[in-house]
Amino acid sequence: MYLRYLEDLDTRGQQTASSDELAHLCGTTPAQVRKDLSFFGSFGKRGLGYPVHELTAHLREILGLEREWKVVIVGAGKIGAALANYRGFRQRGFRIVGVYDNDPSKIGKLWGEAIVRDMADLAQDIQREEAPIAVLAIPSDDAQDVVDRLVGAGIRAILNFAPAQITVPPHVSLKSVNMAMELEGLSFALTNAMGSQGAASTRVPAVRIPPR
Amino acid sequence: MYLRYLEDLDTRGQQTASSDELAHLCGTTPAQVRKDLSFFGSFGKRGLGYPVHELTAHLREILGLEREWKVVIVGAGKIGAALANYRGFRQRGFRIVGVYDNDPSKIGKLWGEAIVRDMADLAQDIQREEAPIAVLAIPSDDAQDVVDRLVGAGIRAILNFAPAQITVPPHVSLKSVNMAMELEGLSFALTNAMGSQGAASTRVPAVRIPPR
DNA sequence: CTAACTTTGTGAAGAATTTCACAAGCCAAC
DNA sequence: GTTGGCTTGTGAAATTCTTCACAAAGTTAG
Repeated sequence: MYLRYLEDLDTRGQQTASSDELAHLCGTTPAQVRKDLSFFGSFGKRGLGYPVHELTAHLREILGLEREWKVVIVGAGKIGAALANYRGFRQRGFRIVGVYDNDPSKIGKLWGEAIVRDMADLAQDIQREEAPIAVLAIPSDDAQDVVDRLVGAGIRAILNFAPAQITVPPHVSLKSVNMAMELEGLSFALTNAMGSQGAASTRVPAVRIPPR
Repeated sequence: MYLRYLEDLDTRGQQTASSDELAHLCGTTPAQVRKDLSFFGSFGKRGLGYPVHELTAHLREILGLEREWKVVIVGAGKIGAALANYRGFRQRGFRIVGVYDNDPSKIGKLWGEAIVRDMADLAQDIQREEAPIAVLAIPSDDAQDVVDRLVGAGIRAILNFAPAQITVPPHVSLKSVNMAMELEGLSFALTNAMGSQGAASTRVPAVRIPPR
């Protein structure tokens, strides 16, 4: 989040930003900003604030965004299509090196800059291409099966759009985006007439996933 | 999350579930499950566990999912298309009553069960249809403008897929899904060789958005 | 009906996170 | 170079969240 705003400021040519300014942009507090950033190092100059361009570079480094990441998209349905054509990925250094489906009528078609390939080749392609990240956009029922194959092929991270709970071994990173669940969160917010950012009359703690 | 698993259990005809079982399913702890549920009421039976079907109903009620919510989709691009055809929304009680775009070549086309309408009509349609929720799937540059119009038309919640930071007045609920940002989270996880669920050698606290 | 076993709900303890508050450092102006 | 005005970085305090642990309550078996 900080990176996003810092890039904005950098584009506009702003030289420095104070924790106060960043806090205001991000909807948090100055103390929070300073603590967060100090977690990774001491980037600011007292009396001045944080050097925007330099801090941007630091954060990109910290997030591992200086390199290019190869990504495969699994599932050439509507969501897969939207993702394959989403320019934001490429802009942020994520290169889509393959799209996979098991529907013969889709295999061979050109999608964005990748050709839809047969899911049967998924495992060997991942190993050959060394794509560490997979984006999952397939029906829920197949999700865990495909995940297991991805894991077997040595995938290291999965971004899951299937509304299914899937499990992965500890060395694989997993993030799930569940659009219906996001809407249900809004439903709760509306039902309880809370404010904009989740601050609420009914304050609901987030659930922490404990280390195994 | 609890609701999701409880519905699964209910479908399979399971009568009761202990906090231990729910914790296992959800990847949390029994104490956490009990505290979470007790926040909303006392639903369990000692010695037995939680009545699956009943608790499901309670949670639906709490989340405001007993009613149908009308939703408009703004932006008939790739992402809008994927969302309009996403069956999960309808299944969960969110009915798409309109898709909007300002591209004349798209207006009038049938999408899913809605017709693409002119964005110029957005405000009056929202007021007439009384759709409280909008899903935003448009380019970032236009996002804040459209949000302002939505807010002006009386929208009460927005699910934003544009990778832009938008602001809304306090009475409007806002959730943003930023797919590039999710991938960046995975990049960080990979760069720092952390485990699956975010438990990590580098433990990064989540940022809380404080009440205004 | 009793005994042995389960499981919830919840105060209290323990951890983690956020906020406070201020010394230390940096800049600008004189 | 010294003063005044900002702003960071960070211990310590305050707050929030999670875990512990156990009484209370329900269940099952005999």
